[in-house]
Amino acid sequence: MLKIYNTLAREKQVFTPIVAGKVGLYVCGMTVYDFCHLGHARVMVVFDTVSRWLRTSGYEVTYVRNITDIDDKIIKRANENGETITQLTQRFIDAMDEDSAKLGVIRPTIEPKATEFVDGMISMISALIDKGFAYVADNGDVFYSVNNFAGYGKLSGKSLEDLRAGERVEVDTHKKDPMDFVLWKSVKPNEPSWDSPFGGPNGGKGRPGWHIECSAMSSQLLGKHFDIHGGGQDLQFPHHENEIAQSEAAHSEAVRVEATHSHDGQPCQMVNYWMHNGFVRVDDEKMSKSLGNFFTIRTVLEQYDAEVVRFFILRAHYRSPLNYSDQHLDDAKAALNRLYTALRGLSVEAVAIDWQQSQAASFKVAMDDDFNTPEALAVLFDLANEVNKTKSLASAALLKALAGLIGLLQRDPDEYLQGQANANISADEALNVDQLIIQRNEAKLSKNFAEADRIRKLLADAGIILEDSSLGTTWRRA
RNA sequence: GGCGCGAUAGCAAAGCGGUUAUGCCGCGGCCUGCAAAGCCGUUUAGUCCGGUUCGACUCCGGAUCGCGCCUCCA
Repeated sequence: MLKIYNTLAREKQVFTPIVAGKVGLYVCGMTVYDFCHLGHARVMVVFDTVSRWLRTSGYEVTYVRNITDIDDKIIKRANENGETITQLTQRFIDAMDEDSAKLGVIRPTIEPKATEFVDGMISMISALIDKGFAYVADNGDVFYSVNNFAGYGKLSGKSLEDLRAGERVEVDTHKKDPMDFVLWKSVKPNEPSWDSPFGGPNGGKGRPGWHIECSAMSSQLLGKHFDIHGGGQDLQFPHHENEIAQSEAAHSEAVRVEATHSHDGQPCQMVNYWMHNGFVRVDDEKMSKSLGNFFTIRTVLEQYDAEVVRFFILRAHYRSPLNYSDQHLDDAKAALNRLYTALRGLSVEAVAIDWQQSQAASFKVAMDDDFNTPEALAVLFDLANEVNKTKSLASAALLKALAGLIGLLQRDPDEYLQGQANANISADEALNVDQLIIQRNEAKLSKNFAEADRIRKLLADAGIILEDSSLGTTWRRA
């Protein structure tokens, strides 16, 4: 029985889908104006793992992860680079696909781009205006009137009073209330725009605000009411709060609710379960673009194997903070090496998992408990120990099969152990290693241990570790 | 200032009201020509102060410290 920590309820809840056997999952994806950093990697890996586990649990999952390809930063960056917006966004979408593939992330079912859903956004904004939840300001911007939505703050736990008390929002004279947020930005010089019926000084021309994108795309692709919505913790407020306000107001029966806190429409819940993953940190501070303390995925992959990075992410619970450092990555690498080492030299075949088997059952209990990957990984180490002791092919097959469910341990162990990190060994180099191993074994046979140790040292200095066993000598990268 | 989250051994990180988490590192042993890998054993815990309880790392209250959101942000 799968339990999910629901931010909306602030507790773990048994997961019950809206339609039996099916799950609609929406995750806020990237704004594509730069390379993805490790924070983005965490979102991708975490929700990849969530969707994998839901599928393993027998659900037919429709996983939507959007791409924000129109926004202030994108426009600014494209202008700086002297390229078109499409050139810029396509470049970074390609880079993102490349990075996520390396991390073992399965492509979401649908990856909608905001620019392809502007019509839906416009009709949603129109509905909000018609129902009295939004208004056109004198400059042509369209704002959402937060006072008119009684449930505002239910996700983030903030009340309008609290928000006003700590108000740091710049006063926009076009807004009726400082908390109101923009749905449609009236066109400005040198900016792309779409036609709309909202009127104003620019005849309605403009572009959508960020929040409306997700409301429009999620409702069009998954329906007005769907199962799970995920994203980083920083999106909880205001982004997700605003999505709820938009979607539930637009889809409710309430019409023309004035500035009261009671709208009497039919309840029209947008999402049943809200999931938020924790941040990646550097020196105990959030990794972010604005702080400038971020590491891009591709930078990290120059130094570490992508599977090590995935393992590093899964080693912590998805809601916990995750500190990034070389030491932690090295630690993750050593741990993953242990798992691969256990599988080395065994011909492991793909098997169907027997969920009655005790370790498989423990793995399932862990994953069913709000995707507790650290505990699930502990089960894998238990199996690795068993494989090391008994060389049981059944245990090895189970280890590989369970790990595969969370996107780990699917490569050939030797290939992983010998080719990891930046040093993709060349054929020449491999041949050289093999020759040196033969020379060393000859030296060993003639009891010339000084020569044998010299060769081992030579290779060790080149980052290659030799391991003798009854089956012969093998090597791996340090 | 408002709201929220966290504090576990040298490092990382989980569960659990009483029974070995797990990985890395350290130490002892086995194995090995010696190593490495592996196996066996083992040292380091639960920020502080109260309370509940036969019993608390686990529940409750308080303090301290750290982090996040309140502005674009995964």
